[in-house]
Order: sequence, then C-alpha cells, then structure tokens
Amino acid sequence: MPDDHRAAAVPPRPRRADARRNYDRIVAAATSAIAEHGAEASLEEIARRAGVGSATLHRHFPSRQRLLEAVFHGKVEALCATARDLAAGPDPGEALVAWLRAVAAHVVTNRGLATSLLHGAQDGDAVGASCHAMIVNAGQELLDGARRAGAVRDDVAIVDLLTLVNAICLATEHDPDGAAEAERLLDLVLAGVRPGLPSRTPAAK
Amino acid sequence: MPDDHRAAAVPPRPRRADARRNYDRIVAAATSAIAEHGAEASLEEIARRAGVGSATLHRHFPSRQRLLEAVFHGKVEALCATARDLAAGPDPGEALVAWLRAVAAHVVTNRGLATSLLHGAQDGDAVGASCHAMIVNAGQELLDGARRAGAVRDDVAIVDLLTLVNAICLATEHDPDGAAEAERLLDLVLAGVRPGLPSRTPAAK
DNA sequence: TACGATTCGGAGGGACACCCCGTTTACGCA
DNA sequence: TGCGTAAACGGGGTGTCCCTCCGAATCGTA
Repeated sequence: MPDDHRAAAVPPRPRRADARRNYDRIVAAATSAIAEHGAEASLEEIARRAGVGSATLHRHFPSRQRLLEAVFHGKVEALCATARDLAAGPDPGEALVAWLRAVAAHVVTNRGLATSLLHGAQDGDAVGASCHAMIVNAGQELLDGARRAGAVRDDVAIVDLLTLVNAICLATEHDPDGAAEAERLLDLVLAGVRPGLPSRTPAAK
Repeated sequence: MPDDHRAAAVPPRPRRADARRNYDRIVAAATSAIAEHGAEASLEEIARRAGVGSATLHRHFPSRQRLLEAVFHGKVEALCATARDLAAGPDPGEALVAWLRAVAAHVVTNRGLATSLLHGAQDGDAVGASCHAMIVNAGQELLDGARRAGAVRDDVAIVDLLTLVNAICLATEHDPDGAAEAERLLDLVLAGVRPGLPSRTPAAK
C-alpha cells in the first residue's frame, strides 16, 4: 500500500527524453548548490549550473519545495530503510532512539531538510507531504514497537518526536557547534519520553 | 549591573527630534507589519507605512535583526519582569515552568521572535545579543532556584531550555493549531527536565 | 537670523522569482 | 525514412526586494 505513495511520487515525471535529462541535471545541480548554500540557494544559479533556462527549472518544479523534495527523496528512502533494519533488532526502545538520532544526523548534514519536511506536511500541497508521510509511517512502526515494550509513554505521538527532532536541528543549525548542542537537547527530550525511569544522565557532574 | 545592558541598549538612539520621530514611526510600522506578515515582512513596505524613505529605515536599522530587536525589546523586558515576579513566589520549580510557558506564549504570539532571538545570540553582532542576554539572565535565576529546590536535573542549562522552547515554537508556528502542538511538546520536554519523578501526564490515552 | 552639522528620501544598481511566447526538438506514424 | 505535431526549451521581460549614493531639506545653536 505504501507503494501508492511511490507511484504518485514527488514531482510529475517528465515523459520525453530531453525533459528527463534536464530534470536529472537540475536535481544534480540543486543537490550540490544546496550542499553549498543551504536550502535557500538561488534557483537561477541552480538553473545556470544545470545548463538550462530558468523557465525549464520552474516548469519541472513549480515551487522551491518540490525541488527540495526531489533532492531529498533518496535520503528519505534511506532513512525509511534504516527504520526497517532497526525494527528487526532486539530492543524496540533502543531502536526508536537510534532511529531518531539517525534522523537528526541526516537533518543536520542536509541543511534545510528540516524546514522542508516541516512545511511540506502543512501546506495544502498534497504531493509535498509525501516525504513527510514516508518518514511518519516508518517512525510509527518503531514507536509502536517501543510502546509495546513499555519503553515510551503512551501519550507520545511519532509526529511529536519528529517535530522535536526537526525543531532541535532547526534551532541549532546556525550554531557553530550546533551538533553538540543538538545532541544534548535530544538527550533531554528522550529522557522525557521514557515512562517512569529516573534520568540516566551520563555525567551529572 | 544589568543596567549596563540597558545603557548600551538595542539600537543607537537618534539625537535630533525629527530622527527620533521617524525612528518611532518605523518601529510602530514594523510592529504592525510583523504582526501581519511575520518577521520576513518587507522592509520597503514598513518604510512606506511609516511614511519615510527606505534609506531612512536602513540608516536607523542597519540590519533586519536590529529592527526586530527594537520591536521586541518591550516584550522582552516584560518577560524579564515576569521572571522577577515568579522568582519571588513560593515554588521555584513551578516558577521556572510557568516562566518557560510564558516565554512560549510570547514567542507564539510574536511571530519571528524565536528566530530573532536565536540568531541574535549567534551573530558576531554584540548589540544583537542584548535581548538574548536579558532573557538568559532572567531565566538563569529561575533555574538556579529550581535547581536548589531539587526540581530540575543538574545537567540542564538555561540556554538548553530556552533553545528548546524557541525550537518548539519555531517548528509549530506554521501549523494551523500549532499552539496545542507546542503545548504538548513543551510538556514532553518538561517531563525530561525533572530529576526522577515519573511522568505527570494529564490525560494519558 | 544665519550657519553648520545632521538627517532625509528619491533615484538607481544588483539580485532574485517567476512568466510570456517564439523557436527548437523529439517522438509516432505512414 | 521522412514528416507533422505536440511537447519542451530558454532568452528576455516584469515586478519585487535589499541596499547605497548624494543633493536637498531640516534642526539646533550662536
């Protein structure tokens, strides 16, 4: 059933050979441009790098959001695969935690992913929600497992956790050593997710 | 001593009467524009509403950040006053929690405040950090009190808490009913901050 | 009142997102 | 293989935005 999502995948795919070629070039150019300048990279420069006119870029990707999703689609799939792997492991609670850390790591190393996914889920944009939906579905299974194992509170939803992870990355991505800060904040949040256990603070001083 | 902060306050103050008049008009126009369009409101439209040229706006506020700080300065002071009031109360732990909720409420009702404060602390901009510093100082006292009362873990810093509050508001401000979501996430985070207490979830299931 | 310093704001440069529309290209079919 | 048509292309134009220059206007003061 999730194949339906992939069938109606991120952007409408081009039919003709040259269109498909340009599409791929644009995604490649966008990938490198975003890696350099973040998700706010100039669309015109992306078109320039891809060797196409700006009109072509806008025809393939009516909004910046669509382009970001095309760029991040592969990474999202990798994240979902990671979730499946972790779900097969022995400790459901640890699996969830490990996956959330993986999500955080992906978001940190892909500037703008957080914002992209966050907004994609909320705009009317039905297609825009596909990446978000994939991740939510993947995370839901891990959360269900962890909940059955009694590792998390009952009133925590997967979107809560993902929103928090995104929020943390969003808030720390401008920080010089945001990674360490993000790590600490994530620990804090995870402590609040466990049912009744006392804190397992690593080095309380 | 914190008066030193106020002495070197947010923006360089205009000296001449007409300059001060325009300054006030710009801040007023920016306040309403930001309330309508968020922190990304067009600077040119703000100048237009204020009835001044765009050059005048840029002379008074060399960066958007400076303008945001001027707009939010009053609210930040109110927040610090709230902190002092709460610090005088009987329960330090509750005082901290109540204050963080107040911070969240202010951020939610002032779109862009979060981003503004977050970035102001990280740019080289010495003046830009003043709002952030005021809030951190105010919160630090509440946290110290709560820690002495044993209401929070030892390894939690006030900047962690403020970053989380900001992050949550940032992540939920585009949501249709972001307020409810923010509330839930804040509960989650606060649960992780308490030393060993089990969750006090209001309505599980 | 008259002077000098400060402030003002219109005009203009550069960058950007986005669109119009004449031209070129690829595909399907005889 | 050759051709007609629909699809795709991209240069150039428009409107917006941020920001700066510099001559004109304004304020405070002697």
